[in-house]
Formats: sequence, C-alpha cells, structure tokens
Amino acid sequence: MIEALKEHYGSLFETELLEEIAEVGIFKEVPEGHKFIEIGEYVRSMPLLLSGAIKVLREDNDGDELLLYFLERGDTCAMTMTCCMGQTKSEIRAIAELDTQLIMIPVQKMEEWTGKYRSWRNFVFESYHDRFNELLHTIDSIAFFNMDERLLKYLQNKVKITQEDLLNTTHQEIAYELHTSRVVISRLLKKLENLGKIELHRNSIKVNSL
Amino acid sequence: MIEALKEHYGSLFETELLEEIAEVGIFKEVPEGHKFIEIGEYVRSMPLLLSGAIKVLREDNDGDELLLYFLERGDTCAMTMTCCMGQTKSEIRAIAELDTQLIMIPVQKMEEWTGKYRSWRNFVFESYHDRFNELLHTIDSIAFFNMDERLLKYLQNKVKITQEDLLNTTHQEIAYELHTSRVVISRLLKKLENLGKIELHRNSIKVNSL
DNA sequence: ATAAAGAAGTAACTATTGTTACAGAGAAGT
DNA sequence: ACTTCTCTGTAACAATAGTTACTTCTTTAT
Repeated sequence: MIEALKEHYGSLFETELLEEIAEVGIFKEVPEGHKFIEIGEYVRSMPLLLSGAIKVLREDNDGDELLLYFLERGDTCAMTMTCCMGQTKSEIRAIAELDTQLIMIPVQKMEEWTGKYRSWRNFVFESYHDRFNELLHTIDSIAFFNMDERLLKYLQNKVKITQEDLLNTTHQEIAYELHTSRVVISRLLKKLENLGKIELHRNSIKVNSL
Repeated sequence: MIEALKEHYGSLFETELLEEIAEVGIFKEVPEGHKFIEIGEYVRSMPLLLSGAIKVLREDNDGDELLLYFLERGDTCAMTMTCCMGQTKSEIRAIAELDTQLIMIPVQKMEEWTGKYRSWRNFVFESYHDRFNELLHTIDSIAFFNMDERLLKYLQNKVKITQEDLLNTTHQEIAYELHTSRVVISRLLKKLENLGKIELHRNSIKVNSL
C-alpha cells in the first residue's frame, strides 16, 4: 500500500504523513458498478483514490439521477469529509465507474491531521476547491447549454475518464445520467453520428477524436 | 467591531481568536448593488459577513448571468478562501444584494488560523459544506424543476433574504438571475398572479405568504 | 428452435421555453 | 404639455425537449 500511496500522493504529503496514512488507512477494492455511498447515509470514513474512477450522482424526487462529476486517482470526496465531521447525511450517491482501488481514512484521523499537517490541510482545501469548480461546470452545462452539447461533452468526458474511445454503454444509461429520456438521447446521438462526431453500435459508441 | 463580531461569531470562536480577528480584520461597508468580486479577479482576502446579504453569480459565454446563492450574516465565501490560498482566479461574481457590513481577513492569517484554532477550521469546513449544499440545491432547481417552480422558489427565497414580502424588482432583473428572457418571466408571473400566489405592480411584486 | 427481454430507430404529438414584435401605461425630463 | 424612456402585457411563432407508440434487430433464456 505504501508504494501506491507514494506514487499518487508522494508529492503532496511528507513521509511522516504517508506512514500514518499507511498505518490507519484501510485498503479497499471497489468493483465497477458497486454503490459505495448512498443518499441519506451517514459516512464514517473518507476515500483517497489510488486508481479507477467514481461517479457522483444527485437524485430528484422521482428517484431519477443526474451525474455531477467523476473522482479519479489523487482525488478525494470533499463532501464526505464534512459529512463525517459534521455528522450530517450524504447528499449524494457514489458509484464505482471503473474497478477502483482506494484507501479509507477513519474520521478521527482526518480531524487530527488537519491540525497537525499543513500538507494535509492544503490537500483538503484544494480538494474542496476542485470539487466546487466541478459543480460550477456542471451548472454551466445544465443552465447554459442545450442537450446536444451536454451529450457531446458527456461522451468526451467519459472517454477521458475511461481512457477508451469506445464507450460500452446504452442510450438508456446515458439518459439516466443526463436526466432525460432514452428517446431524446437516441435522437441526438443519431444527429451526432450524422455530423461524423461519433459512430453508433449496439451497446457501444465510438467517439471520434478529431 | 468586536461587539459585532461577538454577536455573530461569539458562539463559534474562542475569545482569543475573536480578538485576533478584530485586530487584523478590516471592517467594510458595501452598499447595495456594489460588485465586490469579479470573475477572473485574484482575491486577497476573505469576507466574514456581519449584516446584509451578498448574491453570488455565475456567467455564461455571452455575459449573461445565473444566480447561484446568497450569503448572509455568519456566512463566509468558501470559494474566496481557496482562491486566496491557491492563488487561482475567482470563478464567480459577488454583488451586494443589500447594504452589507463585513470584515475582511487577510490571506496570511486565514492560513495561520487553520493550523492554530480548531474552531476556525471547523468554521471553514462547515462553510464549505454549506456552500456545497447550496450549489447542489441550485442544481436541483435547474435540472429538476420547470421555470414556473424555479421562479416561485426564487421569489420566496428573495422574501427570506430581504425580510420583505414586497420585492422591489423588475421582470428583467429576475430574468437575468434565472438566466431566461423577460417575456418568459412576465408570462409566468402573470400565471402566478392568477393562481393568487403573488400580486404584480410596477417595479414591485408582493409575495403572498399563505 | 422458439420465446422473451433488451436495445435502438423513428414518427407523431405535446409541453415548455425562447424569440420577435408591438402596444399601452406610467415615470421622468425638458 | 410633450417627448422620451422604462416597464409590463400579450400575441404569434420557432426551437428544444419530453412522451407515447410501434417496429426492427440482437441477445439471452427455455
């Protein structure tokens, strides 16, 4: 574990902190598709991502979803932190987008380290800042762009996260994450295909890089 | 200043920290309508609100706006903090919604206090958490609700912030903040009036409490 | 092999939101 | 009083997104 930690967090944290993390942190592998934070749940530890990706979702009153953003290696869930410390319930759902390796930090340590290590404080603050900015960009997408542009952005972002330009997904799945209907997505995907931006197959979409 | 501080922050901070704040903080009065953070600007200090309200806005590529949320007394701008510390530019615009009194904290002190005072750390984390949740609710409004519901929420929120059920505003102003057009707002306001939820006057809207 | 379930394509229609255009009412300035 | 400007109301139309319904094709299950 200490090697993986050094690889992804070595430039951020001093050796002493890395050792503490290795000592108290619990290594965890989360398989793709596994839900690991649910809305309304109390959260008792904070994840440090080593590999893979986590998607963070919001839910409406009818139980339908909206993708907020992805967490990648080197990221943490800022939301989780204050949930832990403030003893409030989670406002979001987190699901593994890929097979993901992470280290869970117990809540007491997080608090301790914010007093003890400047590098940890900076990491936590920066993490908040990053997540905040991601939410702002999510708002931009929803408020300022039409569904066709949101869809294209979504596909391109998915390519970035999965490191694959062939996305294994269905129209229905995309519709869930963009909070719209399957028919709308099929229609717009066809439009994007006609524009040469993507190629449609059953259960997969090839995103053209140009 | 120390009295105002004690009134709004006395239950949060220990006396020693309150004294430090009073020592290095710069008291400022911002008149209604005054812009005090602009997008792309570097921010060098962090505001603690004593009275009044600040509206926080996002801008699209055409220069049109969208209201994100309001800050009130006891609040701080979490965004500002990491902007200061990370030396990044502001992603948002902040304008005084009412005449506002606040204390500006220089960036060096903020950093120092996060190491020194547990109460300050908790305040900062909680502030991030609150702002994050407000953004989530903003996303809910935009993504999950139609414009008529967003409009009603907007009006009710404005009543809460201003403590007035007679809002002095124009349809055009509302349209800016909800990122739509004046005609749409006029249409929906008329609908709300017919439902008995509001009364329309020139330059003002009475929001019925029932 | 046949049935059933899942995925995608598409047409037709509705609802919501955005746009253009114009008219009237009231306020402010000359 | 008269002009000008701002604010509001409304009609007519366009664009975007959501819904229902049905078809075809593929995969999976029996």
